[in-house]
Amino acid sequence: MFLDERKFMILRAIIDDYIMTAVPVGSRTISRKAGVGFSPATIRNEMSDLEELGYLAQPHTSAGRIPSTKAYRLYVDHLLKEGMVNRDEVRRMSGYLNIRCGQVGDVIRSAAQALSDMTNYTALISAPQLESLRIRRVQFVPLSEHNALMIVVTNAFVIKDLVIRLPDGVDDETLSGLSRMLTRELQDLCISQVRARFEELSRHLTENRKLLVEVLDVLENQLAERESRQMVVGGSSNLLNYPEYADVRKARDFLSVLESRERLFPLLRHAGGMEFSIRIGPENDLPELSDCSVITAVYRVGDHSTGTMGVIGPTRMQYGKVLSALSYMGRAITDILSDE
Amino acid sequence: MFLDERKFMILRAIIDDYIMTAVPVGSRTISRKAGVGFSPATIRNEMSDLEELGYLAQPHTSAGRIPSTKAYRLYVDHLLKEGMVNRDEVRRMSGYLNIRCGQVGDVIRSAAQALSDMTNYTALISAPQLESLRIRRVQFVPLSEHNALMIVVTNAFVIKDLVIRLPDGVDDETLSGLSRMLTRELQDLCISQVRARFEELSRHLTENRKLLVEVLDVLENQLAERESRQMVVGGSSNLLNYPEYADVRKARDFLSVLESRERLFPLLRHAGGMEFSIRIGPENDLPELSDCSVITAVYRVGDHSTGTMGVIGPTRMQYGKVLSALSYMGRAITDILSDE
DNA sequence: TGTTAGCACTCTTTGCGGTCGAGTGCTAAT
DNA sequence: ATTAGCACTCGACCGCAAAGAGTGCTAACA
Repeated sequence: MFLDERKFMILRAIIDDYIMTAVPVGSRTISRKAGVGFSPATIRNEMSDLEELGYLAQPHTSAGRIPSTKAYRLYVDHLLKEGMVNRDEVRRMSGYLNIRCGQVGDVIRSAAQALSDMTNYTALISAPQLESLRIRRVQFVPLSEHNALMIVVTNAFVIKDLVIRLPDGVDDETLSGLSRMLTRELQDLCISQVRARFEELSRHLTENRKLLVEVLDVLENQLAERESRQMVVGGSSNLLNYPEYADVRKARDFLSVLESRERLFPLLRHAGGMEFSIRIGPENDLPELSDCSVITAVYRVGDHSTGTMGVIGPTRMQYGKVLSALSYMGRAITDILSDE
Repeated sequence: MFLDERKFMILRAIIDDYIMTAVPVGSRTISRKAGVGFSPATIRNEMSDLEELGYLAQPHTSAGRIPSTKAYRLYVDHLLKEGMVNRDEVRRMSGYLNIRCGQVGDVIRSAAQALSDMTNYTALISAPQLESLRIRRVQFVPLSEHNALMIVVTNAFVIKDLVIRLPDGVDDETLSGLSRMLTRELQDLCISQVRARFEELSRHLTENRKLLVEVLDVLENQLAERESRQMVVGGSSNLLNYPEYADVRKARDFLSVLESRERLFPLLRHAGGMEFSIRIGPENDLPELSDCSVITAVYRVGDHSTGTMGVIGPTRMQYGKVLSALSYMGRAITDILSDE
């Protein structure tokens, strides 16, 4: 026994129906559908086969069938293969987009809001990873005797400011000299290239060694690690509209994941190479999300791919719609952040 | 009939019990309590009086009584009068505090987290209102031909950066000249005093008028209005632990309030003068919060009171504990933000 | 006069049995 | 290969009775 065309057609009809209703699907429901010319009995036989093949499950005898993880996997793989962007959907979505220009934080915040409004699921967007951005300018602004603000301007409108501690006896003049020097020397480098450049520089320079070490440390650790973990969530409460979360305990567990960056961050680790990554149910490592699906996609700023967007919904999520939304939003973010 | 000492004692016992259990309180429960030397029948008579006075309500005949809004009002007013800070509680709370120094955003984010962990309710903290801070330094950092970053350093470790548009033909030299000039002229002024100073300045200056107008606009509108509305939420999912939110629809309504800054912001408008402001149930204007209480307090940075913290919980909230937490956290934030 | 024991009453909660309906699996007919 | 027919299963729903918690009232008591 294997999955012939008719079985696949029936499976697909069941999945479509279950996605819309969240209610176990019976043979009569499928039989009534336009384009299906078989009686409930025939469908029943096929459904029985599909269950044996592991694509369907029955909550109890005498209930309809619900799709298994394996079924969703088949479904989305098929979806991805045949391309899924629906022009009409995309047009409708553009109405939600109301991103105001400004700092990166504002942009991704409104993007996440829009993405969650478009899909009615929960959206996640990480700030651009700085590793792939190029430094355009470095500037210090003195704050007090012992602190200064270091501003790093990159291409793609991304600005980071960090507080650094100053060694004794560094005056304003020194700082502005350093600003000029670092801007000149680091221009057009990525964060990852900075260390090498520093090593080289430090052969020629002897003064302000201590400060430079501090600067390097802040650049490498704070910038690359801490700040790039910036992440925003939109539409946290959207999932509570679905019957899957009628139980408050499940809702609470889900929401507490959203509150913890540590647990959320791995979700946005995007499977390299592909345009989209779809993880269904237990394919997510978090037990709280074992009946959620997470779809991620990357967005580009300039010429590198840098940030990740994700949508979290129930496993019976409207995959096609979400893929359209992500694809649209990826272009939108790129446009806004690359535009100066 | 009026509220004599014994009635008050009984009312208090009922409120204390209801706060802990969320279950309507019966006469026997109170009678059994240590320190109460009366039989259930006597308590019943008093409870009947208290109901007539509007302090208690009965969900249905033959259920216990639950406190009314009026009762909580009496309870907290009494609490506030007799001072409520509990040393032990405060000591226990300091364990939750793990605020890392850094930008204001980071500080208030971890403070909100800590506040929600301490209380098990939802915490809200607004960033310091800039109106009352004093400018220490203004600096421009060129971004591109048409944009620059304006950095405003204030006392109290608060830094704001904003993107401004440059008129044609403004070069780097002009910008650094302006940085020096503005730093000199605006030093030690509040945002609210800036306009007057600008009027005065503009009599002497003729060049760069256009840029200065832009700067003034950004300072007044963006800084004072937009940025001061920055606000963080901690422990959004905490309230789902309470039986009040066993119904998912209520939970969803509550959470959707937390997602909308527009609706949330008025909650942090603190009643002037008092150390704490407590709004019980319908005293909040939001219908979604009609069975929540909101306690707010201000924190200071430097010498002015500048930001507001708030805790949202069910009306049967542990008022004393929350007051202790807010009082502790106010001092903690002040210490961290004022410390340089 | 304030307090309390006793008792009838009310109302919710819980458990149980019965009915209904949706859906299945199997068999036999087409 | 398909389908009509039928017995069977199981959850959802309903009504009912018993249990339990709590009240209000009355009468007795210190």
